[in-house]
Amino acid sequence: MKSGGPRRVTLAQVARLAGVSVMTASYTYGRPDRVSPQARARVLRAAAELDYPGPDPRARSLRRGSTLTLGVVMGERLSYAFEDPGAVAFLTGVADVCTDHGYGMTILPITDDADDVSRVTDAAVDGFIVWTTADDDPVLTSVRATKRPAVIHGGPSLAGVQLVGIDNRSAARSIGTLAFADARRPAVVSQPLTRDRVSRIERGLDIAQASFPVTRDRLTGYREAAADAGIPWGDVLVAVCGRNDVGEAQRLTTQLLTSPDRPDAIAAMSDQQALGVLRAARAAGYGIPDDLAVTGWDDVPAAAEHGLTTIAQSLRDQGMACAHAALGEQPEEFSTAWSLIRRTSTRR
Amino acid sequence: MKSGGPRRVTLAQVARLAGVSVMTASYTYGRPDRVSPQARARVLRAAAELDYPGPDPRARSLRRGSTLTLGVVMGERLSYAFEDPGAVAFLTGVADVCTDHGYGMTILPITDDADDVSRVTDAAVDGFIVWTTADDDPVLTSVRATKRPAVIHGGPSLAGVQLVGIDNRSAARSIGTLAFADARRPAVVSQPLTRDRVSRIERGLDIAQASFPVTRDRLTGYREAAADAGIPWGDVLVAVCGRNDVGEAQRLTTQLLTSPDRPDAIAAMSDQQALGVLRAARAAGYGIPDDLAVTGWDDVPAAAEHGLTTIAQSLRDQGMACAHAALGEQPEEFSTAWSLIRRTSTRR
DNA sequence: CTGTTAGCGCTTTCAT
DNA sequence: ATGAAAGCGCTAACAG
Repeated sequence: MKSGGPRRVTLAQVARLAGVSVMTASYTYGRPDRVSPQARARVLRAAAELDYPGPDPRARSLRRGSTLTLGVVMGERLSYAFEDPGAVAFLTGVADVCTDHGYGMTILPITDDADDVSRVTDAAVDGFIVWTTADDDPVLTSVRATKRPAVIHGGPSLAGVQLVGIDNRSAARSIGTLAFADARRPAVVSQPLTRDRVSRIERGLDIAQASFPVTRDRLTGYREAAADAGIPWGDVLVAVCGRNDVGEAQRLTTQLLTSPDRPDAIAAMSDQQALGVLRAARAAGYGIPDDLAVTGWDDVPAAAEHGLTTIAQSLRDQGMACAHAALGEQPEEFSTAWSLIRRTSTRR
Repeated sequence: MKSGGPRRVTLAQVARLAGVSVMTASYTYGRPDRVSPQARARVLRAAAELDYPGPDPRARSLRRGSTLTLGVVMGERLSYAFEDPGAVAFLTGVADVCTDHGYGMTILPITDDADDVSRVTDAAVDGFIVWTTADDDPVLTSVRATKRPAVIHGGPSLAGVQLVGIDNRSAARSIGTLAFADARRPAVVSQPLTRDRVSRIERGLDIAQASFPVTRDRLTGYREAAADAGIPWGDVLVAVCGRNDVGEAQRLTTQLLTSPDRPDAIAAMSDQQALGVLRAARAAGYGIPDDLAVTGWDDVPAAAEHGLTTIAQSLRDQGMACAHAALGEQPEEFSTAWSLIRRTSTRR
């Protein structure tokens, strides 16, 4: 970005032409009430004559000590984030609060390369909101190093940084119990375990290797639910998806359903994934829930349409809570609520 | 946003503690190659000791004259924008280019109240990208007043501001011809006409009253297509939706289909709307395309699934083109291409 | 209501 | 390789 063409017109020049002090000119823009109508008019006329573009926001933010902008750190390629209805709901919540406070919202895309650190450090924002990421994400360090207010959504939790999210383990155990009720061969369709996002199918997965805390907690909850149903974790098939979308889940589910010991219950980690599971099941001629019980997560509108048993949490509210926190407002005990929505895709 | 706690640590303090000049400290961060390893080490040690958060991006951007951020102006409540797959595709394109150039992307939500102007003026961004809006949107004036590079997507076209988009009139005429083929009572499901976004159903709509140029151009194209088919515009029912989504289109279509002279062909303005039309038609027991021909716009993935005849345009590419332009790169003759995708929802 | 002074924290010269 | 000076453009703080 080059500084376009002729030299920038400054407030000082406007003031000179208007025959007033710089402060009067400044007040004309920043605190119009502090200026007489005549002075104001002269300043505005001079500004028009000079084609003054208004006070430079960079200078302003330096002087004021605030940028009036919040930064949202999104891992993964942004394309994915926007395709994820959960992420979109979250962003909507953030945006609404920003709008109400006269703040802008800067999206900081993280690409897993070296300049992620500088991308965060250099961002002219007053505070950060970090969308769920992995324990070992270097961005977390950068964010904390800025000393600016920060909130993490989902996880990981980091000393000195506020965390907004639900108790994923409890919620997973709770919905897992429904998913695995009367099942012999339960399976899980999981979100990515690690930042490399490789997809694979595995039995008796080592949960500790998952570096996304949200995923880890949900797996743990599912394991507990399986145990409650008398099924050892070693017997549970886990299909790990590299992306959180319909297609990937459908693909892996198709594989699951054609394997010798095809599952009769699948707990997914998002409604998107669950929809993929349902598609695969339908294509394979499975009856829901008799042949296959399915559960989702998030309760997006499509979940109701498909009778999907799921966990309801308001990502939008969580986005709002994050924004409030990043704005330095003490949230009056923000409760991160979730609830179990029982529909027709499970046996109970 | 308050300046948190104790006084901010500055580069000068770091330099003093390290026993070097401010410039050496500055170089350590900005141009490490210009500094000896020893000096660098001492600066870094001092910085660590002082818990220096790194150079202040606000001061940096003032001095450098660039913020390394692009602003995207989105009309409507952001919630709507994110729910619109077209807008999301567009944003993805913008984001990808920003990322590649080490730029951030600031979303500037416009709410139609008085501070929209200041929201734009105050935005610390190097350039603006304006998502389709109405002729009379005051934001356009603000954007141009900043003198910073700007691009408008869709419309309106504004002297001195680059425009990226397709020829909506030609495209509409082209797909309208398919939609209205062999039809007796063609109708249009339209996007909003004006910024107040009222929805209504009207026959022989006065196209000139539409202040969204994109909508206006498409209506004009549909009128031409109707005329080509020998149907006067005065006979064409137009259902104007307040929002560009499935539900609204479904609701209005249901009304259309229960009216005495229910249409036998509907040209919509987005695939979202067309999906709503299809739902309403299905609910009313209409056969597609025999009882009702339907066309969409955008060619989102769902369009293919539903056999929807539609206009394909890459909103993502258009987002990329806008970003390039806003970054001041001369786009080597960006061609805004569209094509007609003929599927099974039309009679021809 | 208006003006003066004093920087915000950094980096671009241009020396050395 | 390092440093001194000079501001980027604006506004808080305090007079008048």
